Parts: sequence; C-alpha cells; structure tokens
Amino acid sequence: MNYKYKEQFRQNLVEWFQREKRDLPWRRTSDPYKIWVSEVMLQQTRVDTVIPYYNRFLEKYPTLESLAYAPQEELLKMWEGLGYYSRARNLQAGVKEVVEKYNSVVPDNRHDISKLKGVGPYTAGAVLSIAYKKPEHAVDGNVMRVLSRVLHIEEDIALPKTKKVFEEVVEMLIDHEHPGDFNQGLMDLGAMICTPTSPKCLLCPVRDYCIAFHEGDMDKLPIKTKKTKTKKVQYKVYVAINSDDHYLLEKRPSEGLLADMWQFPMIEIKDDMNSEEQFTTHYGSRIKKVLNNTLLSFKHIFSHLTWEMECSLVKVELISEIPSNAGFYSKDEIKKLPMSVPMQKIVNVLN
DNA sequence: CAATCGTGGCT
DNA sequence: TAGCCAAGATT
Repeated sequence: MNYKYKEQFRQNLVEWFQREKRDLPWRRTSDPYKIWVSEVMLQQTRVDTVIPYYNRFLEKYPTLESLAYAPQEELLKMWEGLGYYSRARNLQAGVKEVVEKYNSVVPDNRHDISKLKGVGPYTAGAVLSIAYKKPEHAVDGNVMRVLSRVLHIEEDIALPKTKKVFEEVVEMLIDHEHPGDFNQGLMDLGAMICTPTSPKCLLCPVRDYCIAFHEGDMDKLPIKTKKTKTKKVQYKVYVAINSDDHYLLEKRPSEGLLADMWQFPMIEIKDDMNSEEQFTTHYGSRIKKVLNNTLLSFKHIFSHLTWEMECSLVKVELISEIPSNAGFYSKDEIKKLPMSVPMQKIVNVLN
C-alpha cells in the first residue's frame, strides 16, 4: 500500500490528539497493569460506563499482586454490571501469570503478552504502544471505520480476515515516535469525529487526506454485513423463601452465559411441561404457598438472545437434597453475591 | 470461520 | 419500537 499523504496524515493526527485528547483516568498513568485493566474493560464497552468501574477496581486492586490472588466472588462483584464476565476471569488469570512467570513485569513484546489470557491482538497492541511506546498496531472498530474512510477501503469489516488488512495499514502509517498517541488518536477520532453516523468531517484534522470525504462517500463506509438474530427463551423464575425468610439462589456453571454468576432458580418454559414440578424435582423444595404469582415480568435482551421472565414469589420447604451449587441466603448475604443485571432487577423488587 | 459472550445508549 | 452500536477475545 502506497499512501502519498502518509507523513501529513500521521502528523496531523498525532498533533490533534495531543491537543484535543479527553482527560480519562487511564491517561493519567503509565503503569502497564493499569493500562491493561482499562483496555480489557473498554472491550465492547463505552468510556462513560467504564470510568466508575475502572476507578473502583484500581482502588481495590492497585497492583498486579492484589488482583492475582483476589477471591473470585469478590472479583466478579467488582465487575458486576459491566458484562462479558469472562473478561474478569481471564484478566485475573493473565495477571497471575505475569506475577508468577514474569516476576510481576508485564511483557513488553507481542509474542509474550499475546499468550496471556484475555489478551488478543488489539489489547496486546494497545498496551505495547501506550505503556511501552512500541510501534504496534491496535486495530479496533474505530480504527477500521476511520481508515476505511480515509483510504476508501471497501472490504467487509464484519469478516475476521479483513482485520489483517487494517493491521498492515497501521503498520505502514504508525508514528514511531508517538505510537501510543497515534493509536489512541485513531480511536479518539473515531469516537468523537469520524462517528458511525453523521461524521463531523468539518472538524476533522485529516479530512484533507481522506478519500471518502473527497468522494462524498463517508456514509457508505465502512461496509459491514453481518447481522445477528436473537432467539427468545422464556423462563419461569421462582423467588423462593423458606421458613427463615432466606432466599433460594444458585450459582451458574463456570462456562457459558453469565458464568459463575448467581441467580434465582429458573425453569425454561416449554410446551406440555409443568414448571412447578420441574422446580420441585430440581431444587428439592416443595412449594407450600404462592405468595405472589405476578411478582414481576420483564424482558432482558442480550446480544444474541432474549430472556422473557415471569417471576413468582413462593414459600417453600426442603423435602430432599438441594443441588451443591445452590443454597438459602438472607437478604444481606444476597447483596454480597455477584448477580447479573436481570437478577438484580428481581432483587430490587424485594422489600 | 461463525457463534458466543452483557449492557446501556442512541436513532 | 427494534435494531444498531461500542477501545474484542475465545472456541
């Protein structure tokens, strides 16, 4: 690839970033660990959402060591509400590996840092360029959008193989004096100027070198095909209280959706199936009385599926063995357990 | 490679 | 309202 405005583009971008960059918590440190944490939290997550989580997380876990050996329940509680919970587990595993195998020094090369759990091509490049000033690419959605417009690249950014094209482009363009500012400049430009819809081209520091701007093509780029359809799943949720006014809760499996998060017992509603029987069999608890059959009904939309929840408040008594991943907990104990947003909605209606 | 994995804001 | 989208990684 030969882009004749390479020098100007690079300089204008970096100068714009240094002048206009947002004052964000992770931009006030050069600690590779803290930058790593920020990059993981920012995966598929908005800046405004991350800020309070980032501050609380680093107050609790200011060092690699403090995170490496934190109890998983406590860690997930810190991550509660952020989503993509495997990020927290992978981050801790990666941090632990750095402590034990790299003498608490985050690797400064792509080969080693990429082996750490949860560190993919983007995060590796981000940490290396920002914390270690290495000229490494860090291609995210912003970067692909910005560069698809500047260079008028019409490849489908929904396809995995397309990312390689942009990584090569960044390798060609990146500023070796200020690699971190260059990468963050592309991302900030994508976030503030070169937005998905109605980009603010009149404010863009590199519009003179942008092919899409010259062609008036901005709204057609980037090209992105894939669209996912979400399936619906209906659940009957039993908010079950025993004679001590403790609530029955269970911990989800350690793999898959909402891994290791706690929830109220729920039974998938299928045709010709008695949910109440299922509940009794599975949780070894008999429903003595239905206190409120319409405690709460709501819909929760995940990225690839939708839960339709119908919650009942019931009084139960134990009649046989309870599953090993379940137990009865007081309201105060519930508050310490990590729970997903839909489950918190249920907790919030309990008085 | 395509599907999976959360949540909240925006259009 | 319903879909789209955001500083991706894993399987």
